[in-house]
Amino acid sequence: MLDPVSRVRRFNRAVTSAVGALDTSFLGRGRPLGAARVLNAIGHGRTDVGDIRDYLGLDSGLMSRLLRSLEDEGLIETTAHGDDARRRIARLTPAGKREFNAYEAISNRQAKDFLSYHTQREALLAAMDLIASALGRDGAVLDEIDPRSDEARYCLGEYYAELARRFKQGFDVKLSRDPDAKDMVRPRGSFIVAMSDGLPLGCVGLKGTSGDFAEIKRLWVAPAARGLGLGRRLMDAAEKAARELGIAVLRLDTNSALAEAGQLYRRTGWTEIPRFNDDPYPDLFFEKRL
Amino acid sequence: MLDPVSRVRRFNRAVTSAVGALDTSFLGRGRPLGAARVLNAIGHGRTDVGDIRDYLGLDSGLMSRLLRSLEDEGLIETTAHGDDARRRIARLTPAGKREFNAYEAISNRQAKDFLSYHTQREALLAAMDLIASALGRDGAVLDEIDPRSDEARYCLGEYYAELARRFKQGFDVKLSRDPDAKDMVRPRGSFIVAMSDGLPLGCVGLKGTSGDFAEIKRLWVAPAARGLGLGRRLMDAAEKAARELGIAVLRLDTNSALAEAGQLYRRTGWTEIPRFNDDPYPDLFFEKRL
DNA sequence: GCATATGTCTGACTTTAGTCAGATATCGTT
DNA sequence: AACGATATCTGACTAAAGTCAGACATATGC
Repeated sequence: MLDPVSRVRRFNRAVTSAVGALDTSFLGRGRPLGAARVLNAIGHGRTDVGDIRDYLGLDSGLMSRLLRSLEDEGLIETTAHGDDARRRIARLTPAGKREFNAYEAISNRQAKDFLSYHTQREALLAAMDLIASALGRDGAVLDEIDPRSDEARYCLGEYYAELARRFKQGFDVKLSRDPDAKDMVRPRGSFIVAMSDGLPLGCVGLKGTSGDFAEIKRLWVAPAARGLGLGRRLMDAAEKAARELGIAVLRLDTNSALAEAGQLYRRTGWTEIPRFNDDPYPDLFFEKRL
Repeated sequence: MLDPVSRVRRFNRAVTSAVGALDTSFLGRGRPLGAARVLNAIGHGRTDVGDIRDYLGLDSGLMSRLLRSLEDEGLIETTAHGDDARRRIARLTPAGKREFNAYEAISNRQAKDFLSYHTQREALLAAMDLIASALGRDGAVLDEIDPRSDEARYCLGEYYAELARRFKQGFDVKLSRDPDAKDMVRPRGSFIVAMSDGLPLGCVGLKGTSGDFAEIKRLWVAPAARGLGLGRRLMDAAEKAARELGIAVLRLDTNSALAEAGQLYRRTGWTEIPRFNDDPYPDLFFEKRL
């Protein structure tokens, strides 16, 4: 009925008025929006004044005045940066912390109200993840983290769940050669996640082996983030880490049911090789010399 | 990893910055945002000044000044309303129409660019429909229309496609007793669609029969709009139309594969009756006395 | 016909946001 | 110590948005 462009514009209209409502709800605390935004940026951990200015896109004069007004209210304190006394850092006072919490409560309530109206909660959340990832398409940041951390565990859990859905015979981690976490920590290996505003969108593991090669394991991209080139970025980061660790040969195994993955490998310089392990799940094996 | 509230808030952040970008793109035509918004509201068919004021949430003084500035630019003309000379109606001049088209081109380009970045186009559009419908949950307007109109045809097409997906044996319209469009037009019957900002979100038909009852047919709610109570609103509207037409008994047939529909009927005063036709698809039959 | 309500407009005002040119202090480099 | 670069601040300004009281014309109910 509606063409794609009209559907995007219908979405824009709906969202514009919702965002407007969210903004005006912030006015209820008797502070102009600009000051409220700065206070919230500080509350969310941005302490460096220049950083806040860039994030909010403010002129330095305006920023300075907003900081002064928050200081006059007794909500923040500014001090010189330890390393560079030209830069200033801002912190919430106890009163500021209380005020920030009040803004947080408003945001949380609105989010909760929105969810509570709808019965298709999971579908709605998945749709929001998808759109937020698409809008912030350059926003995912790759971080090297411990494979035993919460973020890594979450990614691996999603990865295993997806394998279980896509393999005809299902998937049981215990039957697979689950890489030891220690093999994916420097200096033996590495584990990289893609984070977008707090949500992990993908991961990849570089697993050191006792042989003369390392393995790429657990490449996963969240459904909400597919088609954004994240898989490629993760693989590039893993290769970079491998080079840094002096690894000359990479191998990986995969399953032909994961067609996108196979395509990615072929397009990025991997060549198919014979089976090099006895894991029951993979049926395709690749190698790449760095 | 993230709790539902955090996921909604992540969405809000992503969307807020996107909306900001859309707003600033409107500034390129040398007109403040307020005036641009009024011009666009008029271009989209809102001619009544009071209506525009409510829609944009403007003070009457501010509204008046914005209208004046657009008039001075030669983009709009205002005249008194025919029925009530206190009210004013605003219309685009040819120059205003050109300017409006320029804004439309900006919006269309942005929507197109957004879509072109993403490979999961259909998933993205479905997600946008879902969220737009959820946000504008009170926004769907029920209209009585001709069952042969484009909107009605679209709804019926989606309805048949869904039956084909959900019935084990598939669905072929030709095998079903397809109601003649004439039976769903007053004074014999009625056809009602739920429209939300240009997108049809659901429909229901009231089909007059030669017997002493009328039938409810083609109750459908778009996947994007389920859980919002739209099915109930459509059924209520159909019953209201039936009462207006002096119909005392309603019947309908359905299939047990459509569980939500059966639940709705049972909850709203319908009672199960024996099969009253030989259509091959339905296996459940209901009646309601008005 | 009159009182009251309604829709729009005007004038006078305030607040918020944003801009720009210096002033000031500090840093890194030579 | 002197230099230019950098980070922030201050003052002086403008534009845009929003508020409010009252004016005016027109509609509605009695």
